[in-house]
Amino acid sequence: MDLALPQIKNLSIREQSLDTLREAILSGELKPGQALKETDLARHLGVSRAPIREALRILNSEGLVETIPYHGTTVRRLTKTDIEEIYSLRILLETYAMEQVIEKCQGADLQRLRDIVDRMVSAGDAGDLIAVNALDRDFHDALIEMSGHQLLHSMWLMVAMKVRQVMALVNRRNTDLTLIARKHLPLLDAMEAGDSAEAKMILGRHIATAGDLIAEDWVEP
Amino acid sequence: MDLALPQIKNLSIREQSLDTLREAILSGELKPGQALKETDLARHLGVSRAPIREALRILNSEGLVETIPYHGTTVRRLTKTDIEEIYSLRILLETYAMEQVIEKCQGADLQRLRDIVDRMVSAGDAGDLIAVNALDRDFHDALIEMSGHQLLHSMWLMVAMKVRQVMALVNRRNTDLTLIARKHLPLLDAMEAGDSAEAKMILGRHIATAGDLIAEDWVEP
DNA sequence: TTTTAACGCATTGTCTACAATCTACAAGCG
DNA sequence: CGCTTGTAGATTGTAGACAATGCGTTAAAA
Repeated sequence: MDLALPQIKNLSIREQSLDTLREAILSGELKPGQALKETDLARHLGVSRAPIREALRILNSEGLVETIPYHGTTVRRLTKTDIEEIYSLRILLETYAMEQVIEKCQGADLQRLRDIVDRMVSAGDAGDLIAVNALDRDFHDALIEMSGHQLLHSMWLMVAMKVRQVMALVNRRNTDLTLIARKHLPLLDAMEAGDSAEAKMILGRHIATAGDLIAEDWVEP
Repeated sequence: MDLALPQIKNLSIREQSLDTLREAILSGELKPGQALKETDLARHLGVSRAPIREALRILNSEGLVETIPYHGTTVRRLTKTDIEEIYSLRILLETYAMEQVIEKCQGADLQRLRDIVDRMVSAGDAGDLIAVNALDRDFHDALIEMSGHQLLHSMWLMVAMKVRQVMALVNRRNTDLTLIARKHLPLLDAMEAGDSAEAKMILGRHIATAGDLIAEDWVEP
């Protein structure tokens, strides 16, 4: 039985609804402030309200939606302060993860990160913006994973979700394609050199500038 | 109308169930690995399964329980690694919060913390272990709140919950009453002096030693 | 005109019944 | 005897109906 059949995943309606709604929020399809009426959602997805409600409770504790009793659930609004908090926490979590990675992977296992950056640079040169963004996410996700800190990872996922949402909502005029990719090179160098302080500095500034650019002209609806 | 009547809170059954279950888990009444059968919970609380299920979904995304589809929900087990992760993240979050507080409250608004520590010392001298623990929680909670970082606060709440659970599960032979309370004094001094590095060092060691003591002889059932 | 009370509508909250799925054990077949 | 397959019981997953609550509107009274 070495047949490599694809795993059949029997996801519950709740999970499917959850994934669908979460993706819609993170992609900006569902905009902050928008009302999420259980009946409507159930009808649109062709299911009953029960699994929808459970999905909404999960989204609520993930901080993506807000529920007022007997009034309704809405996509959580994002203030300028929220943006600043998201990015400051992202810096905190990622620099910590990187510190751990540097300690553990003494110049060795960083090949995984190197591969991602290489592909990112290629994609940047080719002008493939989507690929650059995907690989950028991969890079930071790999960084967290490599720390081997599960709780840190779960916390980071929450922040990363909000980052995705913010990126989707802002009028992306980011443009500088190859620049973003190549910015990761000195970071990797510092990591391989085991220079934790320098690496933290670079990563911190890297994320902070990205956050500042977005927070700068953030307009709340 | 300056009557200070207690707010009447009409909490939904879901919220009441959630609070009850969460409290039971954090207090150690519901032990790790224990099965949480929806029907049983519903019967015991005198409600239907629907609100119970929603509460369980929330507890799941808070990381307090684990659900296997069509199999059941159990209180999440805590490994030694979990303990270490919990305390390392606690250090990360609290030292960051403290750094922010030191920057903002230049020697001024630290009175709130000072009050808590004073009362903690008194309770310690009086041998009131319960009060010391409550005030210790107050202290660290106040520290986070004073950072004014809401996202940080919500993340910290998750970690703090797990800390509570761990503390409740371990065979507390902690004893050294007054010592715990007085340990906060040099921390406050450093904060008031604006010595961020020193304060971080003290707080870090403070939490780390507490965590090590527990992780040291953690036995998994 | 202003205030207040009552009502209707929309939405969420809860309950009950039924369907889908899992585990374990027993029956059938080589 | 060993393996596969079917069946039973328990538990979770879903659906639909009903109850509770909040808000806006309307109508009545001061």
